[in-house]
Amino acid sequence: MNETARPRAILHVDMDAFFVSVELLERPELIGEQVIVGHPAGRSVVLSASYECRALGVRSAMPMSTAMRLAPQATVIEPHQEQYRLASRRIMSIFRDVTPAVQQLSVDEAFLDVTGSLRRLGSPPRIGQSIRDQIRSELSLPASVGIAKNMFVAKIASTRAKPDGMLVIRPDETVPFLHTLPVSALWGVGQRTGEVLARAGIHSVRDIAQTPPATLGKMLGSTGAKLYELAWGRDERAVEPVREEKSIGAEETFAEDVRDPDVLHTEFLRLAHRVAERLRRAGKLAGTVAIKVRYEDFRTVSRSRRLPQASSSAVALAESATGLFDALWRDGDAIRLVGLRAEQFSGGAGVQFSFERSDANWESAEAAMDRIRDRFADSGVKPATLLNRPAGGARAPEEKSDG
DNA sequence: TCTGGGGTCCTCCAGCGA
DNA sequence: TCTGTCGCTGGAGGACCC
Repeated sequence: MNETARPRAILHVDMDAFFVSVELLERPELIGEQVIVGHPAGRSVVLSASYECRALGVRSAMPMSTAMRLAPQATVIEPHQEQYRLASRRIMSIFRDVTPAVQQLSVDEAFLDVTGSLRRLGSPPRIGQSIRDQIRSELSLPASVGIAKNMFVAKIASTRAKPDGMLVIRPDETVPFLHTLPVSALWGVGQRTGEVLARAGIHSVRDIAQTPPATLGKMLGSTGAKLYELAWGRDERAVEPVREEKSIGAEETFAEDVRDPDVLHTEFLRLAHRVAERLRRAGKLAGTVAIKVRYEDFRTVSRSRRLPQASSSAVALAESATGLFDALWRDGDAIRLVGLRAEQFSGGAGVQFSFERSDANWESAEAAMDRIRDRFADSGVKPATLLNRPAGGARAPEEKSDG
């Protein structure tokens, strides 16, 4: 069929310094200034930085202390997640007016397959400009757009279009464009893979394209073959509007390292309640619980275990998590972070009480707490074991999601 | 410099049954 | 009956992304 031969038109839309841009709507006097969004104290990192800060070397995920050294004049703004979520919802709805084929990657970016909208809305650049104009007029926010024949190239194009720009890579321009880029531009090449490639003298996408796939495979396993395909601009993945969640987790970095196992048990219970509430809201039961423990030297270990029965009960999750943790614990350990993740989901809707499921009563009680919290946001409802226990994390108290 | 939090995907390895 | 092999599954953990 001709339909399969027609090149796809993929847009990647990425908001520019999204958190900072949203904050500037409330603080217009800071436009053009050095602005960082993040928690100013503790062990926090930069969530978003204005382009004026980026010019000084400040980057997302950089420790706040480093950022403040690079940009001591910067204004630091505490994040307001709810405002970002509201803006994000409006932006995604603008995308869905263009095409139902929208794959949201994060709060501030998405892929759009507009192949089916061309007849109705015009050429891909016209659609891209229209989206940018609409976001600008309705939300006063800047967005960058990359347009290409596939997702991978569209994503690179939007990165190169920043800030507040649009870049179109036509199919016949794809390979020459890619071959000007460093290997780090490829999806899947982070620090480790970059080091492996550099040791072999491979520094650019062109170098990868000129290396036999078998050689790349020896160095990187199956990743090698994928990188080779990407280096020639080949990426046939489809835009997937609905992607099912595969895990739900929560983690907490302590303001100071913790040496008391009782404190850590309490933290696992707190995390279990955060995760279990999200499981119940999603109508899912977890089959496996995984924990993550980061020590003072940043060494990180994870352990996981199947639950006797799939569950969305915080008590069941916490029991399993503390069991895994106790098997790891050695006197004298200093713990920097603990995390808990629920995996291996099965559907939870319509789960009935069962004598075989000993945690079902806990689930019912916890679901009742959910309903009270929904109705009375300030109720302070939480399990007795967490009452009067201060949270141990690095974040500011008002950012805590429980309690 | 000193590294958050929420995820996904992949590889390696061990255990197990055919 | 014993042993080796193969494929499957689950756990551990690394790498990566935003």
